[in-house]
Parts: sequence; C-alpha cells; structure tokens
Amino acid sequence: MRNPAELTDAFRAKGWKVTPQRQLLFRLLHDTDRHPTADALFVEASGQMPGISLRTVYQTLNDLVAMDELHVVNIGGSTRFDPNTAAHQHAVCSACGTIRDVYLSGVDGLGVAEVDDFHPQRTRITVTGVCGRCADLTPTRRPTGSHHKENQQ
Amino acid sequence: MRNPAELTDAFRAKGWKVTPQRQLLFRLLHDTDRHPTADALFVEASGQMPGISLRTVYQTLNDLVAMDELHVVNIGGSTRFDPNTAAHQHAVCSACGTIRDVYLSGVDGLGVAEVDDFHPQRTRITVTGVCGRCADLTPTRRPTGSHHKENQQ
DNA sequence: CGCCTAATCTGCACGAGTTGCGAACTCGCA
DNA sequence: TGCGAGTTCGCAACTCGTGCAGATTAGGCG
Ligand SMILES: [Mn+2]
Ligand SMILES: [Mn+2]
Ligand SMILES: [Zn+2]
Ligand SMILES: [Zn+2]
Repeated sequence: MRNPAELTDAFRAKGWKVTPQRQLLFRLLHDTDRHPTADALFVEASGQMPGISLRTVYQTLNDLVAMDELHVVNIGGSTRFDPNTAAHQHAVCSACGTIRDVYLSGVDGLGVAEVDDFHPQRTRITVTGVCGRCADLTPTRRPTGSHHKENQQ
Repeated sequence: MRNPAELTDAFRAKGWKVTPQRQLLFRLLHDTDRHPTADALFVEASGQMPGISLRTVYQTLNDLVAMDELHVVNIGGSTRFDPNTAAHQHAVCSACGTIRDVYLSGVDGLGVAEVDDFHPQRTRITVTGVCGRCADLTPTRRPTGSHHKENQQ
C-alpha cells in the first residue's frame, strides 16, 4: 500500500474525499507486515478516534481493495487484509493463526502459463504449518491439538 | 476421497454408524473433480433424498475433513470442499467462480523448506484469472466487469 | 428376530461476519 | 461562506455455519 500522502492524492484524483477516518486507516495500514481483520483495525482505530464506525472501516478497506492498494487473504474465518502488495507468499500457523510474509525461491519456475484455456492474473501460494513459537509451546506433541488463538497477525 | 465402500469400513472402524445420509454423500462426493459448497451438496442430495437436513450435510462434511478424506478450499464466500486429496493446485475464475484442478510443473522447486523457524505441513497454490468460457463471453473487455455467477464448480 | 442404547438426524435458535439502507453530516470547490 | 456530492454512522438484514435438544435409528447382543 502506498503511503498516506500518496493515497490522499489518489483518492482526490478520483474525486473522493479524504476524511479523518480514511487518513487514520491510511496511517494504520501503511508500512506494516501484519494481516489484520476489519475488526482488529476497528479496535486499533477506535483507540485513536473513539466513535469511528466499524461500517466505515469496512467501507474504506473495500475501497482500498478495489484500488488494489490492499489485498485480501482468505484462510478461513474472517477476511484478512494485506497492505503488502509486492509479490510474496504466506506462511500460516495452523495453531495460532499467525500469517507471516515469506519470499519463496523457485516461484518463477512454476508452470502457471501452461494452464490451458485459462488467462492467469495472479498466483497465490500459502504454506500452512506450525510456527516456531507454537512448536516450542507444545514440544513433541501434535501441534494442532491445543488451539491457542492469541497473538495472531 | 476414498470410495463409498472404503469409507463405510473406515467409519465402522471408528465405531461410527453408516447411515443412508452418509452413504448418499459418499456417493455424491466420490470420484468427482468439483469443489461444491455445503449448500450445493445439500441441493443435490435433496434430489435423491428429500428431507435430508442441511445440518447433516455440514456434519458429514466436517467429519470427512477431520478424517482428511476431504480438503477445504477458501476462496472467499462459502467454504468449498475438495474430494481430490492428491497433490494438486487450483485455477479459480474471478468472473464465474469456477475452481478447476490443475497440476502445475515446478512445484517441487519451491523453497518451502527454507522458511525458517517454521514447520511446513502443506503448500496451497491458487492461480486466479479468467477461464476460457468467461473470456469468450466478454471479448476484448475487462472480464471481471459483468459478474455472472452461474455454473461455478 | 426384537431390544436397547449410543450415535445420528433434524429443526431451530443463535452467533459471527459482512453488507444494504437512509438520515445526518462534512469535505472541498465555487 | 454556501452548496452538494460524497461520506459517515447506526441499525436492520443477510449469509454462512454451529450449538442444542428432542425424535429417530444403526447395529451389536441375547
Ligand atoms: Mn502478506
Ligand atoms: Mn481440487
Ligand atoms: Zn503459531
Ligand atoms: Zn469463468
């Protein structure tokens, strides 16, 4: 996602207004590697702007997605939003739900172009597994067993 | 997913009953390359067994997923279920929502093992784009524009 | 073959996540 | 400074999936 100043210009260029609510979300989303849900952002935003509506958060996120400034990540449960629009992949911990950006090698070698009768636009790669912290918490056990859902990003 | 007879044995081996509802779903799911939603299966099943409950369809699907006989596919919207448990990837049409199994080359070359402080279990690859049929229906246009949601599998 | 009971099915209520809607508000231009 | 298109907000509505409890049944046993 571009920085708040650039987004301000981009919104104005479309004849859209740049409200305090939008500016706040621009700031919260810029230059992070997290993958928050709409509600997580709503909670964060509420800290700095009490009274902001969850509806507005959804609205702005949808706008940013439509502008391709934000990507959506579907891993089940509520939608995650990804401000990192550079080509990258995701490592998802099945125990705690954390999503981490990873940059796998060998992605170019995928035979995506050879899918016939299909016009590819984007390739998404998600590696599910267990993160180091969860592996430490449940040593020598099935890591999916105790599902502690805290700290996911 | 294994065939109905094998699933029958697997269920009995766990002390679970093999009801007509379950047998029907075993049949509907076996040896297909579709990726139906719970509701789509419910509609199909209702044709052959009027009165079957959507709740039962969900229940059975969840059981099969827990047994790893069925995989879930998250592409936004309702959960899709995948009876093809062999290693493969998906091509998703952004216009009609159809999910097609594809077998990309070069998957082994992905540097999945090198993700550090992470224990990988499974890698999911999804190519989004526009299928041939949708490309034909909207020639020389942005294919996402008119969203005709029929016929997705 | 009929009994018994744990397992299952069904219908409904409920919860989470997201969107539609309309009245009130406000950014930004004239 | 005033105007109006665009925006926000609150709430109702909607979709998808699950919890619950009473009715039903598969399938082991005598
Ligand atoms: Mn990311
Ligand atoms: Mn598949
Ligand atoms: Zn973890
Ligand atoms: Zn299509």
